[in-house]
Amino acid sequence: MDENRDTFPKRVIQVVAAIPEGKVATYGTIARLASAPRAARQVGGVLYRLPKGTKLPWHRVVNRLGKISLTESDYTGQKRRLLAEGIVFGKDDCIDLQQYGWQGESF
DNA sequence: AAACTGACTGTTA
DNA sequence: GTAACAGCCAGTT
Repeated sequence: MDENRDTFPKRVIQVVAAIPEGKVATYGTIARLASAPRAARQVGGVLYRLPKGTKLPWHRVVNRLGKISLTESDYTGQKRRLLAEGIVFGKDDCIDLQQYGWQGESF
């Protein structure tokens, strides 16, 4: 069967699923780990159309500023999940990537 | 098949 | 220091 080909969404899902709890990754990092270092935007595109009952910790994905890129509604929901994992938000609702930023398993 | 969209990022004004 | 523009690549219509 041929449905196991490495599609971008699948790779993104794998990478996001590998983010350790209590850590966050940026779109750029995920894109890089997904063999598409310039496709940070598409990472968001994939997450945007994630199935409803996904197990994916998509809430651990933030932009390079360490902030949630979502609009107000989803923003609150994601922030709440992150707080539940012990992630601390700074003054400007920004996460300290130096501390929580996940760079991947290799390099 | 072509055109538009977008949960980003880096550079320039 | 903040604001705006362009580049980027894959999904959706």
